[in-house]
Amino acid sequence: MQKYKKWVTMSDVAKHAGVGKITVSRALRTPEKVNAATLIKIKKAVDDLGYVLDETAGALSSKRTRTVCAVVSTLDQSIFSSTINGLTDGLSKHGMQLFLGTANYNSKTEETLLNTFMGRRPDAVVLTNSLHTERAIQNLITSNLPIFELWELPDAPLYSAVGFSNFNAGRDITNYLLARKKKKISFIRIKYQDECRGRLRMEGYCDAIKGIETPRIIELPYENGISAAEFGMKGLSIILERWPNTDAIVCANDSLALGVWCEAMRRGVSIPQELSLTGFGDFELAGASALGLTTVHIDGYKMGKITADLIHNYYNGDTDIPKVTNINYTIIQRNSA
Amino acid sequence: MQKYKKWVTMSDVAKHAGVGKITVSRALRTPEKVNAATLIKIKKAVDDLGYVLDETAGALSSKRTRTVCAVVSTLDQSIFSSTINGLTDGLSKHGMQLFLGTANYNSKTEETLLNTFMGRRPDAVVLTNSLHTERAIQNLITSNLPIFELWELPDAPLYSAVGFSNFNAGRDITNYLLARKKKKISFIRIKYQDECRGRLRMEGYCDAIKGIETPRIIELPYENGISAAEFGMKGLSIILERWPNTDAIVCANDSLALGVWCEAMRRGVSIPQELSLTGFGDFELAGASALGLTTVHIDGYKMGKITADLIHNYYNGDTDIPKVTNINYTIIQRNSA
DNA sequence: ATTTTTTATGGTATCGATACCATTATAAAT
DNA sequence: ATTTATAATGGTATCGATACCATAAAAAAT
Repeated sequence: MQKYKKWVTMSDVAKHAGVGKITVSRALRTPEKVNAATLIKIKKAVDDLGYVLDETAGALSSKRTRTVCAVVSTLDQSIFSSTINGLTDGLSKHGMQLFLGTANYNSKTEETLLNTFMGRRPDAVVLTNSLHTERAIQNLITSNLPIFELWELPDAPLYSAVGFSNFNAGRDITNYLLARKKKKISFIRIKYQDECRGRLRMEGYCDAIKGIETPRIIELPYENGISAAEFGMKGLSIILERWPNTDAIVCANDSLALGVWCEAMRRGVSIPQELSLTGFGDFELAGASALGLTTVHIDGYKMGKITADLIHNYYNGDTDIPKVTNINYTIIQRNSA
Repeated sequence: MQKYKKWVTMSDVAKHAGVGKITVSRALRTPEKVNAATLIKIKKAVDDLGYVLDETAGALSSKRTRTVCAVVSTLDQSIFSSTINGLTDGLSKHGMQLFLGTANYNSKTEETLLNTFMGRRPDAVVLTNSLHTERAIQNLITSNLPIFELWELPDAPLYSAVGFSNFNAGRDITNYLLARKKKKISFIRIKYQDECRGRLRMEGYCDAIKGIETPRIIELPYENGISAAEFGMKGLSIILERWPNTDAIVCANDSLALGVWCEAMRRGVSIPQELSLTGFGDFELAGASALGLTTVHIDGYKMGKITADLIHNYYNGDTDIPKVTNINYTIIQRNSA
């Protein structure tokens, strides 16, 4: 079967323009090294023939695929969407493209995904999962590729990390509530299989509240098919039953907080009068006027963009890529707390 | 600069296993054509050396990149996330990977994105945007690639469409309300630049209501940085002001409906007693108990999966790929209507 | 005027796999 | 016993670009 199209090649363009094909290659990759008049001839030939450079062939000879493989934890909640947008925008500015896969907070899935991705010979790997299997780590290290871990600042990054301290964020948002005279503060999170960032936020919460009150923590084990908001609703019910005098709730993410908010509405619990509520992430809904969720803003787009630029720098001779880039976070005060 | 790793090649594996390298190739691609004993030797050599097949080189000789380029309209709302999940899952089952880009409901962006994607020589193209520029269409056609358009059933698909009728869905959900004795039914949608599916749902609404009531339509022009839910809140305010006797609202998507719901809660308008509400898409939050949004369920995962399978079939000699695959939709009755 | 440097271009080998054809050994058919 | 079919394997050319080296012409330096 010969289903493929017979693409125009660089030689075709070279012939049509009356130059050598290596000059065409230069005209497209490094136009500044080609005479202006020649450039125009070649540009015309490219247009005439509708030529599109074959990155596939270029990759083989240059050993640079201009490709990045990203494994994100999930796409379902829009947590990582802005990160991906930042990445693709940043990469495409440098002529690179993104292979995307999702690991669903499962480090074993991440491992197999990374394995198949290695067959694509990416120039870099981006991970949003926090935990990796021993084998995956081993393979990543021996690959000798620049690995970028996002959404945290690990003590020992595999290569480079772009993120923020989830611990500090959890601590600070709790302190925010303490400063507003809240005392009976609960914390809700979902326990995913191989996820540790919610736990870090929780530890931050514990650290803030330490010596003031005993922690009131609800950890709900993840179940497939149940939305984060649903967990939030369930969480509030449990909290109100177990600790009726709760005056504030710290949620490990905004979707949870939304669920808490909905359930509170349904029960006629007024926010923030009777109950203060904070989220995490500042997802698109958080700012909506009727909701007005006080939350921790994370600039996902920036994280992606910075990572893309670091990758570009790495391949442009920058020898000291920072091991850690802290993009920080901001507490956004709205109506809910 | 020689930053790249010296990867193990197929020849290395062949030498180590004491066979020809073409046998190694076969062992990995079509193991059924290789003797069982030889297979074991090769598998061992692969493990010993940690070999990962270089798809980049394979692509060049076979003229099959095992790559699909997808341009989705947006990642921000999670509308397309399950579609992408279905796609990546389905593709990886067949050893293919996905290049992802977002067009933000802008057909010009889609065009440039497609142009750079063509340099990757994908085996297929997947689009969720409904409108394309004239040039993009021309380029897609001359590329001779199988093009898959998702989330609608166009009259004349470029190659193949996998989706459902937005018109019918809009009509049916309106009829659902009419059957429940609702008469004063409003419709809300966001007007994106190059989007027509919300409009199709609206036309379905008009068709259903035709001859019964005059349509009450709110079309809010999209503004950057404002969430769909925010538009929903605004929408409800406008509706209640303009048509105070409204007894039901059809939203062009669930995020809008969530906004309407929040705003109704804030105003003390009870749902469904005073106001019936329907959404579209059945996003993860819709089923949450406190919300319980009656909506139109779209099986995005299935859409992606089917598309992946069609692509696989296409390259396995299936000569009649359906021009149109209707995955249909289901109205999910919950509390809101 | 001569040497050196810079600019612009081209030729050939090569990246690492698969396609295509050829070959051998073995099993099945006559 | 001979022919034919099948299974298993290998050799060589090739995909379409870039790397590396070489060359010629023009500009700058001596």
